[in-house]
Amino acid sequence: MTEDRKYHHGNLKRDFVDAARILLERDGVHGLSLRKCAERVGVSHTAPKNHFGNMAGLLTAVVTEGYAELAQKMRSEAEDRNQRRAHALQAYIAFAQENPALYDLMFSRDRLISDDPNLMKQIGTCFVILSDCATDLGWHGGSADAQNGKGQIALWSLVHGYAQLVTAGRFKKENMQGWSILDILPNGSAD
Amino acid sequence: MTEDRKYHHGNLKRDFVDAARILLERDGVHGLSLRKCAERVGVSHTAPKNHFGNMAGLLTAVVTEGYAELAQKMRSEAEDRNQRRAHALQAYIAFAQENPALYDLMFSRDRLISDDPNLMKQIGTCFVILSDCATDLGWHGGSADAQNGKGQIALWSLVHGYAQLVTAGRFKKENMQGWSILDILPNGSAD
DNA sequence: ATAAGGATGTTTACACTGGAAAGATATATG
DNA sequence: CATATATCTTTCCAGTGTAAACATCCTTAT
Repeated sequence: MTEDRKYHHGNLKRDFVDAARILLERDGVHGLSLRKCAERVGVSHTAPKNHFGNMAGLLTAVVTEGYAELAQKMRSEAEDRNQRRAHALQAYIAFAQENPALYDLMFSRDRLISDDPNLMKQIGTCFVILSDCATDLGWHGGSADAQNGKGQIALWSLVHGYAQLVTAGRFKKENMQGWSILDILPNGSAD
Repeated sequence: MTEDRKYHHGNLKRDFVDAARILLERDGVHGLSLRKCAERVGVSHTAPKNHFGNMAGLLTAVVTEGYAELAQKMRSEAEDRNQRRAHALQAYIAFAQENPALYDLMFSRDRLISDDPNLMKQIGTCFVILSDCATDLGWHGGSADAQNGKGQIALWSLVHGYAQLVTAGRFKKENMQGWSILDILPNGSAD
């Protein structure tokens, strides 16, 4: 133990999540490591075990905060735009573009603890917001299913697919100028 | 070198891709390793270097074959269904459900050589097929853009998002009975 | 036919990884 | 103040991808 840092860090859990998130965007999911995070926080590489259990626990914590942040941004954007909830979709895409590696990790199947209660809760929150958007857009999927109907499923599919394909660079940039996701919604209800 | 196996394997490239694909679905992208593949093929763990360069090269080869197979399945499904090209979408979803780990890898951003010419060619093939579907469905995105228009972008986004969310188990199974992706397309043109 | 050279695999070595186990230190609780 | 618990370190291990040097086979030109 060099320097004069204290034996007990005090804020390790918080700082570790922050470090992981920064390194995640810098090096990608595959380039991220516990040891790099630990070095950045200034702590031994086994310290996170007490707080997260293992790597999957850390990534789950990072992703859970990601969903919470996504929900918050969707909500505040919708409020700013005079209660037109569909504008939350623009915030959704912006979040994915600003945090591409994190966004990918949020939909990973083999790196997270997918049944973690906090994670499931935050995912559910996002789904509710998107369902509200579907309602505003009149997406009932033919038969007006109340919850988890075809309209909600179709909308989340479209938004998620667009987010991932755009951040992956699958569409030519010259074709993406001057319009947002609201302009490609099949029923054409933009502004 | 035990056994009577020959020094030169003869089919290493082919067998390595097959082994990688099997282990990919068994252990996930994160659980896959060159050494496991090599052991399964019966060869030293550095042998693939001659054929693929590195891990990213192997994964790129696997994924490239994945896109080729996806295109082939979409085409033959559309032909079987009396030239209704939109049925290719069902084949697309089926492919993702049968190869969930591979499908995820096909859209990974930090594990592939994303500018590999063969890979880009196969991706382009799939995009063309999907564009044909968009045409059949009348998805022109408002203004009838010729290529890479909003209709094509919207359709691939919806199909990809649906494929990934379904294979990730994000929708409740009891809400997914008795219908296919053709039934959630916003303009409702199924059969 | 045969020698030369390229293609294909192996051996060895190394830096890096996540995790387990045991010990050290600080904080909380009686 | 004493004891227990939470937090962090040290040490160790199996597993990973990759580079370099070497071994073996195949092809091809003479």
